[in-house]
Amino acid sequence: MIENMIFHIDVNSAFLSWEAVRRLEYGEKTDLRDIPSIVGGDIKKRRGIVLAKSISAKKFGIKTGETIYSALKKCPFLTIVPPNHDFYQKASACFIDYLRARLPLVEQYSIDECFADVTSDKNITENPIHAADDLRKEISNKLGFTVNIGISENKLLAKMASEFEKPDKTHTLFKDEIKYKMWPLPIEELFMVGRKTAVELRQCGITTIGQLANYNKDALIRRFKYARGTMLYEYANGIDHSAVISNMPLPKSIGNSTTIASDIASEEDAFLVLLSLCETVGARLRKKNLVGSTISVSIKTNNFKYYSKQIKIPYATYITNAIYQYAKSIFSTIWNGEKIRHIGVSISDLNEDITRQNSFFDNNEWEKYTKMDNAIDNLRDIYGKDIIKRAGFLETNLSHMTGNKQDGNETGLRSHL
DNA sequence: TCTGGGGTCCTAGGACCC
DNA sequence: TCTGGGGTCCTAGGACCC
Repeated sequence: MIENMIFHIDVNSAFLSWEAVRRLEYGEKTDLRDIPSIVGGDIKKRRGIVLAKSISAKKFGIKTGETIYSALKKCPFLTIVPPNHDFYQKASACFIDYLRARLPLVEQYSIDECFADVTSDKNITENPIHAADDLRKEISNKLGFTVNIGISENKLLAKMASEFEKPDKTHTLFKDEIKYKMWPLPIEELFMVGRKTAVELRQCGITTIGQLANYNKDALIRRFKYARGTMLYEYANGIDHSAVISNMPLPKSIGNSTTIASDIASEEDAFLVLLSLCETVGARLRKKNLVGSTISVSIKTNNFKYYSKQIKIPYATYITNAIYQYAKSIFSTIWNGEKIRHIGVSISDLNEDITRQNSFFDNNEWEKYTKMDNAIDNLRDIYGKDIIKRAGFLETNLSHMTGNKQDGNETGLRSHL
């Protein structure tokens, strides 16, 4: 007797599919999904990695996350299109809304994945495969892209199921199917087994999920510590008690980071980048009406060494300038002069009570900064991000806001946007 | 022309208190 | 007199996800 029924719905090659739909609507003849193609960053700006790939690109052995340089070696005539994150956000919202209108309880897991608890819907539970197939067809017809749906009794197994053959497929992975559908898979395929863990498991002689499931649990805990060891053992055995939650809890942190097109070697240059990152972090906080009280700065050097530091500030804020002042002082304490490739700013200890920041600031100061930031946000919402810049940016060619966003030129995902 | 940007969670070790 | 032990909080770094 199955107590719960969970669907995991995963957009096939999301960024690439969405990009393909957008281009077809613009009248482009070629469907990116029909040719070897990828969505990838700009090599000249040192962001040259594969973000999404078509099925035929996958057949050349191209993997998400690998460098474009390496992808081109595998397929020299690969079509590469730049990412368009603002548009993906809209396509994602459209996808999630569509699911929420049709399924009883939907949890967004990432930009292109949802869990749905369909236990309460008799029409679905009586014939889940049929219901999932119908849902897939609907999405494909109405929104123009395909999804995989995994069906099981918990989130982990539903997610593992949706990873089976792609694209445009429904798969089940119920408890009694684990032995022959999941256990023969290589250990890397298990959710939460990344590169490092896979190497360690193989050192223990564990190469398949089934071997992990039948390994001594205490030995796993000794090797991987309690939380991780337990999780690995349970996941390999298909155990997961986490619930599908509909309303997104508050985010734990909001950040912005960027890889600079060429290495930074002076504090002056670093401060400009920091300011642009703080602009984005502040604007994102204000947009969500959140304040935060722990600020952290991270640096990646040109040798890929990482440094980070965080401080708790005596009040919570969403004011760009306040975040920036702390970020500068953190930066100065961690930077030892090595050439910098990447800088990040992030704020945590988030809170919805925006009056809290009042207690520290002089009332007039707080009001002044808040009014200024809000005015800037409004101008940027109406006229675009470049309408106003802080003075420091006027004589540089640095982007004054990063955020990995592009403005304008987005169109509908069919008629649904 | 090698290696993004957005997050979450966990751990070890230090500071500090009683 | 010869360094206990429990508890909490903080933080840097590392692992993982998409």
